[in-house]
Amino acid sequence: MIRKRVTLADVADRAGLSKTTASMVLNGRNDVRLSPEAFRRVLAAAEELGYRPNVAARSLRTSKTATIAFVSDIVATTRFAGDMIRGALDAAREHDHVLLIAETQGDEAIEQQAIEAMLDRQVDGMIYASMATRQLSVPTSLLGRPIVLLNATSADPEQPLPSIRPDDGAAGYAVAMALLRSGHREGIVLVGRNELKERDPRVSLAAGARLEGITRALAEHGVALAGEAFCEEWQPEEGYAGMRRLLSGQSRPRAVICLNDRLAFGAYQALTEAGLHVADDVSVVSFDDDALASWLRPGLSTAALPHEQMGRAAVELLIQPDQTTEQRLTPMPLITRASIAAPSTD
Amino acid sequence: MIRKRVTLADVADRAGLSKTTASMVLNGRNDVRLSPEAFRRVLAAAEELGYRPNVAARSLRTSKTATIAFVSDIVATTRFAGDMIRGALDAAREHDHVLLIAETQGDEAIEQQAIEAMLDRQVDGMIYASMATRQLSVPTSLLGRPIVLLNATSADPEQPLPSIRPDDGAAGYAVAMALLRSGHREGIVLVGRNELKERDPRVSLAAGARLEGITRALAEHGVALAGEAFCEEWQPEEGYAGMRRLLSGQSRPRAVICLNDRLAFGAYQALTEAGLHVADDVSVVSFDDDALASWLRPGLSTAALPHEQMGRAAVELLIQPDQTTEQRLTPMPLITRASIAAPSTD
DNA sequence: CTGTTAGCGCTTTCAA
DNA sequence: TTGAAAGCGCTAACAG
Repeated sequence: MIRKRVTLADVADRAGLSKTTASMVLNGRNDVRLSPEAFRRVLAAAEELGYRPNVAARSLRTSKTATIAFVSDIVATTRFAGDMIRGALDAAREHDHVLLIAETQGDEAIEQQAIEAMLDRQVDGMIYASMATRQLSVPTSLLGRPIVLLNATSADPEQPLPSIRPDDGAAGYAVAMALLRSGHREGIVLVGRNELKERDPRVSLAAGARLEGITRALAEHGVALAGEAFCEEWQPEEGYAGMRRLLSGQSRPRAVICLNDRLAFGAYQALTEAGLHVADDVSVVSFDDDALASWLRPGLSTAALPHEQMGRAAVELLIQPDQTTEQRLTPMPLITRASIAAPSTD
Repeated sequence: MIRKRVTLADVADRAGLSKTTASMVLNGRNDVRLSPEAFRRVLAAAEELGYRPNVAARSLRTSKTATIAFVSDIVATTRFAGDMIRGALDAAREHDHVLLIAETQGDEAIEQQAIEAMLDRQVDGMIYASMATRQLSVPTSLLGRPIVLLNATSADPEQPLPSIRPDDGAAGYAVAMALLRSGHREGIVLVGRNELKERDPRVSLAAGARLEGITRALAEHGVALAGEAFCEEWQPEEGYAGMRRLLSGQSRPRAVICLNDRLAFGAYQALTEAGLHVADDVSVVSFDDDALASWLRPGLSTAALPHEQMGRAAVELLIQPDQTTEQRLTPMPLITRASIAAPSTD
């Protein structure tokens, strides 16, 4: 049977003091001076009874719930969502907060319902997360409240909102540099061009930034791409098809930059099928650090999406006392595995 | 600026009625009869003012929060966790509930902290989820409260708790039958034997059940396994190594059952490297329906973990009025792709 | 059919 | 240094 919950009044009784005193001791208020004796007695009583404050009751007075809403468009599809949530969860725990989660599935009605459910529960603030790095408009019902955009930025220039996203531009540069440093100059091809993703910030902020970083690095070294494959979706099948197209050209590619790991997975399949060995014959480098990257043979070098850190940062930005409109770019570390080698001399 | 929240008192004022009446109308109480006029006026007032009840205040009276705790050991690592959460989220939304999430990382101190944080917030019940299907002991602080075990069962026979897990036994049978039905009799090998997983229910309930289903199907058809590979972890690398060992035997395997998709991924790599074609030369079948399964070429036939359904069922079991101790097994549908073919006649 | 009143558990004036 | 009392927003007895 569940014993009735111990209340502050119980603790006060046991300590032979008033609720006021008990409350002050337990909240460690240092603006009033309590006698050491009172302090001791309250603490002892709370300990013995196993007192835990009722957050609902407290929040009724303070309108603070130590609860944060995490609203995202899609949680399931990828492992990345989990990483963001995990980071947020860790940070929340460290600050004695708790996460209320909702998923909108990109449906406005569901989103509205979810937001209301969260607001009804008096959350202290909201993390609004997107699975694809992109610009978005936050529902007006959220404006004026503490909010942090995660893996997204605000589409409204009038209304800058604090945001956290990966530094895809720097990652693009680093990825291209990794090939250049290994001596690649000729036969560098790109898999995953996609004008829609590159041009429409509401679809993706990653594609354009990655491409920009890559082209900047190549340009600085006077190197031109030897080929490009368009991919409508960044999925393995498209990477496979794209790579096959590039392999059917007159001169064989020597290095492949894939715009994400799933494309790279497809590219590996096409290369293997063509009898080519990754690294020995063709270097491959990519973005995301999907779990896949470490499973491929040889392991795929890739710029890692720092999703866990981003989730953590979102909570920290939200909790901190002074509001900012910081637009934070989180670095994407290049994970070096065996897929890059110096160009073969055949 | 955030306008002050509209309260029930505001609505009552506007409607020219008492809080009681307003409350009754808004909660659709049919035990008392309200005048249609009062009904109309309250509803109109609430609508105009955009009234939303304060859940904290309500729960102080009713000790119901319409909030469910979802506590799991690990959320991030796999996509599956996301699927369970998504299912739970969907069901919760449909029932106007909301999910409070915590992750224990298998650490008892963190777990205790998480549980307290949830109880402090007066959650109506708890879903206690495990990433690996296994037996576990729930912390005593949770006993006597509404709880559903997700992807797990209670290790304590004295204390049966409602639980939901996949029907791995039936899946094992179905997977083996898929090969048998395609005409395979000779050269069927198994990748992923693991005594620890098979024997210790606190490590895994899946391994033993899958194996049992497989051997039952084979025995019924008088077929014996032609080989087995032990794998300490069910990861691609181990699948690769295990498959290589089996390929080095005197007679070539004709069909491979992998105990999960990651092992199958490794097995594909080993087969390809050996110059064998999946399906044409060697059939492969597996368990989980990881995203990988559809990305492989040819697509991998596999018994799908119904994680989304399980998450959904957990919420429904928890919310329903009458407590049960149902031990629910959720079917694992066999997803048929191109990795199975009739044995080659070479 | 509707209103008055009390009280859920807590924090916070204000007074002693 | 401590306590009494009010009140956060809501629901539920109990009257009327």
